[in-house]
Amino acid sequence: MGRWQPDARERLVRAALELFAEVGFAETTVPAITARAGLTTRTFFRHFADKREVLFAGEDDLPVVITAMIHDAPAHFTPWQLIEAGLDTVMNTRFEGRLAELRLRAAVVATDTGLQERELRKMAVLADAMASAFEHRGVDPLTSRLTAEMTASVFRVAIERWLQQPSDKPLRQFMHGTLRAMRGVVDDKTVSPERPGPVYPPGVQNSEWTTW
Amino acid sequence: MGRWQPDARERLVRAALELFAEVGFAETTVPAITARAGLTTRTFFRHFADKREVLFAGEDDLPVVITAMIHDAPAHFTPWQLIEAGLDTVMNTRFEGRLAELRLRAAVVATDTGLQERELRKMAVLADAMASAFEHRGVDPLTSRLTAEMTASVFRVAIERWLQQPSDKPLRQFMHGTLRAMRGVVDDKTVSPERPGPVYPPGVQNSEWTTW
DNA sequence: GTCTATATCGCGATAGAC
DNA sequence: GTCTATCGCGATATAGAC
Repeated sequence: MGRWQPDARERLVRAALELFAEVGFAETTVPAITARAGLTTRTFFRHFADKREVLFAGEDDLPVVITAMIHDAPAHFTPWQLIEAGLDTVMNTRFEGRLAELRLRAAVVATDTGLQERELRKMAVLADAMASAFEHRGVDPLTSRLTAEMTASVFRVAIERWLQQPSDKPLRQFMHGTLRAMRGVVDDKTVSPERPGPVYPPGVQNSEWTTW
Repeated sequence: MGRWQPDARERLVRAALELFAEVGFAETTVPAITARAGLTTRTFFRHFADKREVLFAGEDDLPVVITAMIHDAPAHFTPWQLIEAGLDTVMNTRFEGRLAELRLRAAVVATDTGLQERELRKMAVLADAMASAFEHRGVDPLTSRLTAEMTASVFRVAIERWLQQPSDKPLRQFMHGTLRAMRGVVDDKTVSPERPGPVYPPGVQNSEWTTW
């Protein structure tokens, strides 16, 4: 035991979350957070690069974890097969069961564009990690990148729908539905059964129907 | 002519871009920008919400333009057909020919995470607009959202590759290649010709090969 | 820990356009 | 006159330097 409580970081996180919920993110000042945690302003910035980071303190290991997963997957998997197979595991081990907590967090993030931007960067970092991991498997750069981007999209959309649902169905269901729908988008017979014409109507590129 | 030069905003943009190029984005202070433009600091913030916005002043109409395009497309188009047909037009009218300018801008954005985050939000806003536009056409919300996200990904990746190429091939080629590759990801016979097993190996969901 | 720069914003005054 | 853009001053908070 030292002169200081050893759990400064946790106290800061807790104090910050409380204040964000009570008065809002923008209205919460860093001095207010540290006051509640019994620390100085300087200490806050020693633990977090900026005010937003308190909300992004955990989960920062997802890129590493997913990189390892991609690395360890059987060599014969195509990137997309790998994603379809692996997403479940990530969901189950990292998100399932945290519905209430994550709903609260999402509500805070929704109130501030700065937080939304940070959230977007988090996903972008994750996508970058996945793309690199695919490349290390010998997948060509373009396919690597696109698979990573699409995975990030599925991830984001599925979690969003999971959090927004009125009930509390498991994340797994949203993930599967989202994956299926994404396949459908490109197939696009799944989407529009009454599809009438050719896949790429000739002449349409010449902006016959565009507005500018 | 009034007491003030009427082109305050343009002068601010020009001064800011010059300084970003000369000393870097982070090192450029708002007072320095306004000094060069012959205005006060306060005036800067009346025109731009924050220092980053100077780099995002144009192109803010893309969401509106693309929304109109989706709205006006022939009713029988599926979302994905619509995207494949429409992307060309957007590229040709808004990006083609601006290679040097956009390369410079990308170089600045690459130096600062704040700018990168802003760029991500720009794409997110665009994706939101596209998703809404699809819904207005009667497309179900999930398909709308996923098509929008995938389009944003194609957009982002194609432009990135266009800017990074050593030569100056037209954006169109990168766009087509990227679209084709994205179809290939989900098909995934395009990606891995030597694909050996079933699309979804049984039992694999039980994390036999994952690392956590 | 302390000190400080600088981003950001609120408020009131002002100058000219219509 | 009313409206709009700018100015000038000042306050606060974030964030970084020392």
